[in-house]
Amino acid sequence: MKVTNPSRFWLMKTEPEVFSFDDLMRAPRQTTCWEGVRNYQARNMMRDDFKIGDEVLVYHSNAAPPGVAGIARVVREAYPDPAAMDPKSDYFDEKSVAGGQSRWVMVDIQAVAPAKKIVSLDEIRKTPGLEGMLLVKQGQRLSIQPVTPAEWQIIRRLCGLA
DNA sequence: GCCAACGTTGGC
DNA sequence: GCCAACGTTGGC
Repeated sequence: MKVTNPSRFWLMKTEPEVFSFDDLMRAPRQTTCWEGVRNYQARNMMRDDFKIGDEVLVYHSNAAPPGVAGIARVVREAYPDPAAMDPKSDYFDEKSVAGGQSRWVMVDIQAVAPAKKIVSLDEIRKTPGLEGMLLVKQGQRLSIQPVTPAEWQIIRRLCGLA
């Protein structure tokens, strides 16, 4: 049987008050659509670069402490985010409606494993090898970021998932 | 809740 | 296409 390695690694931010890694663990098939991305750079990465099998660090922002809460994988590649067309959604986008279709896409991700303990932003800052992460660069607010294989291995270990 | 650092919008 | 005003993000 052919084994395919994940081709790419990503980090995706979420506010745990809105959707946490625990919520993902409790979801049917531990899978969710990642709705609500409303930034072009982030959208383009999902649309062009996210492939089935890619692995994702799920990061809790606006949390105490902020940090990586678990690992997931991409199980469905980009498709239109219908929330953009729904006036009742928090993620409604008037311009998508004007254009007749959603300008935004989402992917589906499935939980792989929760971190044994949250890998805090503070810990990430202090860990050699992670100083290049976009996350620790000043003012970097992108909600979706690429992660290098080396960074992935380090964070995975910090998660207690070596 | 503050506010710095961004991204987006829209007038010109 | 410039850029000021405005909105958002997200750590603290």
